[in-house]
Amino acid sequence: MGITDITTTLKALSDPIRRDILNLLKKKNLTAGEIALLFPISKPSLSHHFTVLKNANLIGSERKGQKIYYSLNATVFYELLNDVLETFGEKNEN
Amino acid sequence: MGITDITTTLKALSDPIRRDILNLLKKKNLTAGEIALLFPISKPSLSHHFTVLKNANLIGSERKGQKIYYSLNATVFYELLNDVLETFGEKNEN
DNA sequence: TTATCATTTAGATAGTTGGCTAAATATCTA
DNA sequence: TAGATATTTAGCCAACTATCTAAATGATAA
Repeated sequence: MGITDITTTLKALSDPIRRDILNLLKKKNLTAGEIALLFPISKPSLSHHFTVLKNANLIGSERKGQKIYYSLNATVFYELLNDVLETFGEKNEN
Repeated sequence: MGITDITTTLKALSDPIRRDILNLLKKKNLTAGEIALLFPISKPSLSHHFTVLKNANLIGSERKGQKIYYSLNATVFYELLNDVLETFGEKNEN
């Protein structure tokens, strides 16, 4: 918890489709199927992206009946921003 | 100028060696050779990383005689932070 | 239990990445 | 010009990534 490695996070974020997914989830939790309607790639490919985002702790998932709802985990963003700021911010002396 | 695409920047940042290079450059401009002394990979491999960082506008380079000095381009960090904040920050409504 | 719907897992493949060695380029000095 | 130094480019390869289709899993409904 909270120990999401920055490389994993940045790799997850460095794909436009995954950033788009996160953006959608910012507004509203969505099922895999709802998300799939909005992208021009296959459901299995999207499922792979969900896995990457989950491994980076950027999203969470909860099954409700047949559907799985995905939600944004905003915390990890702020951890990332903190890390990047700490690492590259002006006042940092390591 | 200023139109560094966020995917390129994040991809460049998502490698620990490249982040280490940026960290070193935060303190002091360094030549390719000086940087090479600090990493356990070959000079050509490092040169490849310099290219990635340059393409992402994260570093600049200036030849002085035989040596090439690399320097951090802090601007792109703040552009990135802005972009990420704009995209994922709480108040954003896209 | 059979069918159906939602999603993931498995397996294949094309493209990208990051490493290497060897060769090329650029600069300085003798 | 020749030799030495600094760095990059070229070419190769193994590992990883993103995509696909087909098959498997999980859950609901008839």
